[in-house]
Amino acid sequence: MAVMHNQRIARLLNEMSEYLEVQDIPFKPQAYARAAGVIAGMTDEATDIYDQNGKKGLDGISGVGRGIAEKIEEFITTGRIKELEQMKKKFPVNVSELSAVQGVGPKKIAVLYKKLKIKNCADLERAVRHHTVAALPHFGKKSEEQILKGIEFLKKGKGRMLLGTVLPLAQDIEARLKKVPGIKQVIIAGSIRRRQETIGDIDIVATTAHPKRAMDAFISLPEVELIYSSGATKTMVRLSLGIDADLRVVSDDCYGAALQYFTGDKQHNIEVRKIAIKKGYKFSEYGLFKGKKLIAAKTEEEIYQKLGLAYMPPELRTASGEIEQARRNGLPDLIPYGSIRGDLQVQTNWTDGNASIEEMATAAIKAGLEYIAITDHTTSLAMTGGLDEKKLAKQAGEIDRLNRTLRTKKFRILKSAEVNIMKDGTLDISDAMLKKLDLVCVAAHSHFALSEEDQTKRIIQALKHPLVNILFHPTGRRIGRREPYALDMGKIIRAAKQYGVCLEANASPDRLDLKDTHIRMAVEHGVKLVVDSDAHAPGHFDNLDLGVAQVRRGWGKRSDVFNTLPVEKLLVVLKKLKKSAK
DNA sequence: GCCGTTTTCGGCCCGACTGTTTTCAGTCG
Repeated sequence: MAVMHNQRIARLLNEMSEYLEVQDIPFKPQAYARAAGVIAGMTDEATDIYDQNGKKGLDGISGVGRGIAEKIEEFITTGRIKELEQMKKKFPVNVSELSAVQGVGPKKIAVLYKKLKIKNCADLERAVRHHTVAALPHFGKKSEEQILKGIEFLKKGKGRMLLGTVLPLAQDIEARLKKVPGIKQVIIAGSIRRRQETIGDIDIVATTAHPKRAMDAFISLPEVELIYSSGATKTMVRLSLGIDADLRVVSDDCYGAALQYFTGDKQHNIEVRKIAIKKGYKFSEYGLFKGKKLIAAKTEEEIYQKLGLAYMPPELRTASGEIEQARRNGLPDLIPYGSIRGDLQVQTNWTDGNASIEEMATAAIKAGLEYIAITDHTTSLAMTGGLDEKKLAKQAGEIDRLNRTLRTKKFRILKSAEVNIMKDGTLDISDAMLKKLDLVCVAAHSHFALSEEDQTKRIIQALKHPLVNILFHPTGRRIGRREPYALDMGKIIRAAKQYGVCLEANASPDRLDLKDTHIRMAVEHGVKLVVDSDAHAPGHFDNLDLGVAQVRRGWGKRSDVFNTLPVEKLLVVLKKLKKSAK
């Protein structure tokens, strides 16, 4: 049987939701979408739950009842969902492609198909250019223009952008708006505040007694390319970077309520509002109300508190168990930003990095770090000029020399390597040489097409090696560029625990490997992590907090991350972990 | 289709903005 990962099941359920929505069927779409969201964020595989407890087990997942459990069972056992296929036959339209166009939603998609047989973006563009769309009910000249612009935008861009790309721009805009006279507070909310790995748009909340001044300042930003809409409290624009930005202005009294609302995510907010309703309140971006009486609005903390919930850091707001834990006061104390003391994956110009060991060390000191590990590639990775044992020994000499001069600065360079994992799980450097390193890190760089079973065996084989301390970028993904290779993460995590190996949370903006759900699984199993920048240039140390954000989204604490420790302690605990291995 | 610390039936988050309207539907977040 083909493996059905959670992401695949979630995609199918989302499709169910879309097709139900265009048919104007009430409530079911939300139910399917909610179930899809829950499953996408689960740490356990739905297939494992089904294998162990059957349909009953699936039914136990929150948001999944009898009906959806049956659909999932059908998909796991037969590879298809009959009802979805029937709906697609009856309504042969690419719903997700069309609804990606700004201003086009389920109702309009239904009309476009029924009246003009429009099935996809190409059809829609043709129809708009022939001006046959304007004549439809609830469409007009303006909608045609808007649709055309929307399609052009989709053709140009490729949807969501990396957090690491958007964050600096967003912070820059935030800083400029803060300087506008009369604006009291400005904060980036939305998926950026939650530190999601990719960003769909920039949401900004501002408080002021002069909303118009804030709006004028916003639409006059040099990056603004197009204004979708602009009202007294809300303005939406497109920026030249190829991403949209929304500004929401409220009075300073309801800062907390607005911030909570615009931080999301959507499902988290729906759950929170349901709790408000149950307690006899009404909750909106203007505050928590009992009838007309304001209960709380100024800070997020007091709003959550009035709802009987502990404060939830934005990174946790995904409706995946954080609300239950907040109610029980059982949320973890997340690893703070800026708490990484040393970077354990640093490449230099000995292989594919672009700076010397000394330059990287100097940059690390400037970034506030206490140590780095030099982890150049090894011999079998010929394209990077991988180091053989002779060169590794020579590099060790160079590191010894630098460490002597750096001693006064209380900085240490560790000897290590990103040792290549061969197809059969063996390493390309001898044990005699590995023993001379301060720590041993391994990674796979080829044979990505192996079956899940073989790939998992291969990696576990490497973890079994008695000298291996850390597995770098465990799934090999590059966001938007390369899919992760097939791997049974549950088995990898159990093996890491068994053999005393740490897993890396790679902070490189397009890797962020492990994913948040993997991190949460690792933390639950007591597997230790390290956060590395994978620096290939002096500026890359700035990315470390992106990795910390990823660990926070995986419910990780400081104690889960080994390189929050001082270097002497780190080396001790790595050894200890290895000794405890079975 | 899901869910229950007022419910196993009867609810299902809330508000802003636009365009096509003549009092509001659709979309978005």
